[in-house]
Amino acid sequence: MTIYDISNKAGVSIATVSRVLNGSDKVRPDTRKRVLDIIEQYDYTPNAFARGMGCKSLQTIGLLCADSSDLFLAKAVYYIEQGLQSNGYASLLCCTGYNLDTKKNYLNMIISKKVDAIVLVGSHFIGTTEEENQYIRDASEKVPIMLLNASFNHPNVYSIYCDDYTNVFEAATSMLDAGIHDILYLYNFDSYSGKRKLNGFQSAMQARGIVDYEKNIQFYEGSLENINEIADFADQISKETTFHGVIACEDALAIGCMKYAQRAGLTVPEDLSVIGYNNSMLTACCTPELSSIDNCLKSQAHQLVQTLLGVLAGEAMPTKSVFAGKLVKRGTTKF
Amino acid sequence: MTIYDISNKAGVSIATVSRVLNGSDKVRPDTRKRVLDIIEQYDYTPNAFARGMGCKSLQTIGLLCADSSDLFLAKAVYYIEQGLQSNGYASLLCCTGYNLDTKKNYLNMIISKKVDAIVLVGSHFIGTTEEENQYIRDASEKVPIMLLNASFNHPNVYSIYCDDYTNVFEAATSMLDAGIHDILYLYNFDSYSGKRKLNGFQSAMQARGIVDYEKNIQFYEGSLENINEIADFADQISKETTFHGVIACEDALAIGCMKYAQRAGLTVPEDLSVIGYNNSMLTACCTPELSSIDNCLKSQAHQLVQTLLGVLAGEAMPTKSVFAGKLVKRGTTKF
DNA sequence: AGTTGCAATGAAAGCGTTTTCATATGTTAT
DNA sequence: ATAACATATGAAAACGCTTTCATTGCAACT
Repeated sequence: MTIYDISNKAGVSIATVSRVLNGSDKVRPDTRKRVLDIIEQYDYTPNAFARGMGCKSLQTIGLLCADSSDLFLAKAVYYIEQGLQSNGYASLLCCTGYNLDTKKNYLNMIISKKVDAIVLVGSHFIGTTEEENQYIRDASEKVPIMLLNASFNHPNVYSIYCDDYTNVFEAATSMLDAGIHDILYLYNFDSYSGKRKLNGFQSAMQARGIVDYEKNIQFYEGSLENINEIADFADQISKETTFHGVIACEDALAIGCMKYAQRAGLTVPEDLSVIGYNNSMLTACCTPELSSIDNCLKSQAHQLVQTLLGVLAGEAMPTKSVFAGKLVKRGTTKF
Repeated sequence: MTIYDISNKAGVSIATVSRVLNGSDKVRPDTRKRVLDIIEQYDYTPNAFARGMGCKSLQTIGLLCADSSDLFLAKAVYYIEQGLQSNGYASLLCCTGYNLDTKKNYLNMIISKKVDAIVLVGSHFIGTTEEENQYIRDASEKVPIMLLNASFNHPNVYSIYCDDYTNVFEAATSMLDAGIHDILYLYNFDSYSGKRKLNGFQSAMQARGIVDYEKNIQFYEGSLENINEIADFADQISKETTFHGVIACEDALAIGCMKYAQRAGLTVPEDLSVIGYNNSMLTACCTPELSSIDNCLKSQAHQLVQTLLGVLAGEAMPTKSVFAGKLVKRGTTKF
């Protein structure tokens, strides 16, 4: 069933059918109705590829996300998709995984689909891998690039992110102020924001003249899904070093540490203060509730959509939108 | 940059370029190299739409998911996408939301993109809304439909699901056996599997001759993100009825009930037994750890991919694959 | 009645591929 | 050297739309 079939049955030309399909102004109401009836009757849907060939814009945004099963990324994708949808843009969501080649392939594929822009959600390696940087630069030649939770200096690239550095810096400083000097810093990814967070921690420690903090910076490479495994990991660390505070760059890591504390008979926050990151729903799942740094994902997503719409409308938009996060204090901290 | 440009620069015809692109057997090695070099040099990517017009199959599967930010659905999508990808199929993921019209539009759109099959993940209303049933039937005329976690009788529709009815029936029976007769059943969605779960609960109660259980079946309509709100809800219920057991059709709901218990000074599982559903990572986030019904999502996803590959290969495949779930007993139950 | 102008419609080109079929080229057998 | 054949390549049609430009039909003017 093609546009020709419809035009035959309706006794009009394909141009008219096309006009009806695209809601063109200039079609007589009775003609329009006749065509629509046939379309309805035969349950005709225009071929998206053929359509794609003719149109300049398909009102589609490419959404690249490393892993949609990640709590944080999934929410980000959700917010962005909703925002775009309510502004008439469809999203083409691709989950790239963390492999660079896969990512590059998806990027090319998505560009070849004539998307009006590309949104990178959790593009973890930006700023850390020259290879990835190059992909971004190449892609930005063809289409505007929006980065969520990362920053990159390049024409046609717009960054929306949270000041992770300051967030962690302040959280660590608060902990230090509370007299807790042996802080375990737990992270799980060498991403752009991951680096910023880590730097925040290091700066805070240095600012207080603490020198031997490096041994307390630990990398967890397992899955965030398995809280007990994280607890095991924390347990192992505790055998080599002591800590009375934890700052984790993901809520799940923080909760894993709480689980370790519980197993070890430690009380939170009396014996161990814990701060997570992302302020996700997990904060409410544990007891006491987890203090966590809120990076205002929702606002970021909203800003991203607004910026994107502006860019597409040809307006000059800020190339960087930086949000200040904040520590949401709950039961796992006593300061 | 089109295939013509490449063919010119390489001094060959577009047919040859096309053959190179598609890894055809019959191209002389030196010609192939020459073309590939030009392609590399100009960073050419074939236009996906044009390609779509020529090909019969694009090795693409449409993946429809109501809400990718839902923990359960996100994982389902992830597993399926990985499975398909490793078998050479790309996924076109669309998040439809829970609105029927949006869903129908996406369905049509996705079909017009010549997908080889459609996978519906969390198609909540199947079997509950005649309108949705009709979409499925219509779509199945054009392309095979795979359902995850739902069942539907129709040619060209393949269902993979878990026996939710029995799962809940047995969980409730265990609880009754343990002497807990006042069980609160908490659910949040009138989906296919939601109905089956509910039926399981009702049957279990009836089987034991308990008559006044209907008042203990409660519908929570808020977001699963907000544990404290769920706790408030449970608190409110507790003022109108008493319960010493909870069976929830989502882990988050169960954890909300635990939070309520904690607030009310009740001990879990001594004063209140709690069973969740999905056996998600949330089960490890609370104390004690949550007993939960595992609906073996991963196996379901795997089976779905295998069935799909079979169907696409023209083999006869089972139209229904039913998995038996199981109650994973942890700290919130003492039986 | 003749002219003008506009609204509705149609004819046809173009979009960038894939694919079929014909042709040129090279290789082997006679 | 020639015939026969396989192999590599090219020309052109096809895919199903959108869009431009030309044309038709009709109403409102003069």
